[in-house]
This record gives sequence, structure tokens and C-alpha cells, in this order.
Amino acid sequence: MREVTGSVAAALPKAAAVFAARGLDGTRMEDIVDATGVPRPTLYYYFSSKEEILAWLLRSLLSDLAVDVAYIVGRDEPARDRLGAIIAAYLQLFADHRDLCAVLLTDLGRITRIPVLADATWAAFHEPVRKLLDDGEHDGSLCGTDDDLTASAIYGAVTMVGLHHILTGKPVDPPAMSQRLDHLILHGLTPAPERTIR
Amino acid sequence: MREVTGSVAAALPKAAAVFAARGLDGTRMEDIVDATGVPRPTLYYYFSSKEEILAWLLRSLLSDLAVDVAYIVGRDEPARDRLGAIIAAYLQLFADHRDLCAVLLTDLGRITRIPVLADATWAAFHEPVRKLLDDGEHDGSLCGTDDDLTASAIYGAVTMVGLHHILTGKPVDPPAMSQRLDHLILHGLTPAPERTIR
DNA sequence: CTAAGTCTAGACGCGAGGTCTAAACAACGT
DNA sequence: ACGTTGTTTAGACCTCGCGTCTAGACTTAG
Repeated sequence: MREVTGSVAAALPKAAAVFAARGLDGTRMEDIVDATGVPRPTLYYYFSSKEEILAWLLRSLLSDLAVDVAYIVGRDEPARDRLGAIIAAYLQLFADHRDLCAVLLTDLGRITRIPVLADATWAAFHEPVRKLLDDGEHDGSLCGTDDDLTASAIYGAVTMVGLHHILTGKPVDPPAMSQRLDHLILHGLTPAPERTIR
Repeated sequence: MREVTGSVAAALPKAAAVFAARGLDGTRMEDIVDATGVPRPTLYYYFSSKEEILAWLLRSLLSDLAVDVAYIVGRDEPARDRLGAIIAAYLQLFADHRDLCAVLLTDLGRITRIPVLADATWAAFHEPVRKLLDDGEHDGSLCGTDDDLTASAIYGAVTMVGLHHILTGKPVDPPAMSQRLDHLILHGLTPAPERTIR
């Protein structure tokens, strides 16, 4: 794969909507040509396959996320606050890149068969969360027993909430949604004592 | 699509492993022939497409789940207990049908473009959970503000935990996992002392 | 024994991915 | 101005796999 720059790199994001609408296998090369205006031979000059085009789009998305997440993880705050910040950052990604997030998640199986993306998706969210849960046990701001399971649960919860909003066409409002998710993850669904007493 | 019975119906589940390994679009008709022993023309005698074969497999899976879930939802128990039972039932499905669950979730995008399956996946889990959350507010066993978001979060959490176990080859232990998830969903991650004070 | 329905073999058309050739075009140093 | 190198494009081509079709074999019922 050659380095992609200039007009081609600028035009490729237009293909995201097509991938989101039809999925990787459902998207024809001609669809990408139509969406981007880049002729077919030019696409094959830069990429060796359709799959590689999508991988290029998703890699940039995931590396951006990884940078944000790494910064948050490194901050000097209680783990529970950093956890909330990561959730907000992840939801922000959904808000900013609806199409690419939709492809990433709805074509998850297809994508996790591309090794570089399988690692990237995992490293961008699951691993940092697992580390934060571990930190939280030590600084006392979180409690937990099975970090791996808990990290998966949090990852799944945030992901599905974002995906649901995207697939149903609802706008993604990161502050409001992350506040609710944060509360759910920290306090659960047990009614507050005050409320039951009343 | 003709009604599928007898030896063909008995052999088809063998195709689940192939679908799980390669995905819907990555599975060739010949792979299904090899896995099941059913000749190609016979498959096209019963089904009009490859997609229909997978749909047939998944429909039976989802209808079984829907039956279990409907029974649990109708029980005369506090909503929080019924919620726990549904989570356990869902994880049991993962344990009993690893391959089909893997296809269902990793090829989610491909599958939600098949209308009958899109509805079935939603109806089998998300809707019942949402109803239970609503019940829980009325019987006082659960608290919540945004049932739709919460239902998505729970659905995502349970799904990702199960999927993670399946994809990493770990055994799915429904009682242990649902107990942990249940605790997480009810009490969250806030350490115990702080919770009792507040 | 016929008739209807079930099952199977093998050949075919076709669409889409990806390769190849060759030509047009741009940028560059000499 | 001129070759050189790399970029971009058109169009023909090959291959693979889906789904169709014809036709025949086998099974069961009337």
C-alpha cells in the first residue's frame, strides 16, 4: 500500500457513508468510485483491495481515539473520573464520525479478521478501561473483582448505546449520554435509600 | 423457501461453525456443502440464497430465546429478579450455541439488513429488558431515568461479555458470569463504604 | 403403474473483485 | 528542450462464486 496523500486522501472519507449504508462486502468498487470521484485504477494504485481502503479509513479513526484515550489515562485524577472522561471521549467519537463508527461495529466480524484492526479496536478502548479499573481498586475510587469481565461490560454498554443512537438516527449527545452511563456504571440500578424510604 | 425437515434440517447446524469462522459473505456455498454433506442443488431446492440458510439457523435460535425470555418476563417476581434471570438465560444461549451467537453478533450489520432478523434480535432482548426496567420503576425494585438508553447499555454489556468469551475461546459459565454482571448492573462500581454513606 | 413430489448432477450466465497493458500527464534535474 | 521518474487514467481481461436451469434419478402415494 502506497502512502495516501493529497486529493485522494481528501476524497476517501466520502466513501464512509457508502460503507456504512451497505457494509464492506455489500459495497462495490464502483460505489466507492462514484462516491469519491477517484477512478478505479487509481484506487488500485494506492490500495491492493477494497478491504484495505476501509482499513485505511478505520485506522486513522482508531489512532485518533487512541491518542485521546492515552492522554486521559495518563492524567493525575482518581480512576473513576478518568473512566468517565474515557466514556465521554468514546461517545464523542460516535458523534463526530457516525458513519465510520457504524461500519466499525456492524461489520465487526469482518473487521476483526483484519489483524491490524482487531488489535487497534481492542487497544483503543478495552485495554485502557481494564487498566483504569485496576488503578481504581488501588486508589480506592472504584471497586471490582473481575476487571476483564467488567471492562468488556463497560465497553459493550457504551458501544451499544452509541450504536443504537446511530442506527436509529437519533443525535448523539456525548455530555448527556456519558453522564447517564457514568451514573449507571458507578451506582447501578438499585434505588437510592432516600427514595425507598420516602 | 420450502419447509425444511428431516436429514437436511438435521445436517444444517453443522454449517454454523463455518459461518462463525468465515462470516456470511466469506462462506462459500461449497463450504456449506462440505460441512453438511447436503449437495448444492438440494440447498437451492430448499433455500433461495445463502443468506436464507443463515437466516433459517438464526431464526430458530432467536425464537427459542424469545420463548424463554417471554416466560421469565411474565413471572410474578420483582423486576430486578426477572432482569437477572433474563441475563442468565441470554448467557446460557451463548454457552449452548457459541457458533451461532458469534455469527449473529460479529455479522450484526449484515444481519440487521435482513428485516426479519433485525426485528427478531431486537424483540428477543432489548424490548423485554426495557419493559422490565419500566416494571422495576413501578414496583420499586429498580430505579432509572432513561429506559431506552439503560436497556441498550445492559444489552451491550451482556452481549460483549459473552462475545468476548466466545472469541477468546474461554468457556462461558452462565451462573458465575450472570451473577457478576447482575451485581455490576444493580450496584455499579462505587466502593461499598461510600455507597452506604451516600 | 402412473403421477406427483423430492433429490441430485452438471452446465450455464453473470456480476464483481482484482490484474494487466499501455498511454497520458506532471515534475524534475540536466 | 529532453529524457527520467513517478502519478493517474482507460479499457480489456481473468477468475471466482452465486444463483439458475435442464434433465434425469429416486421415493412415495393413489
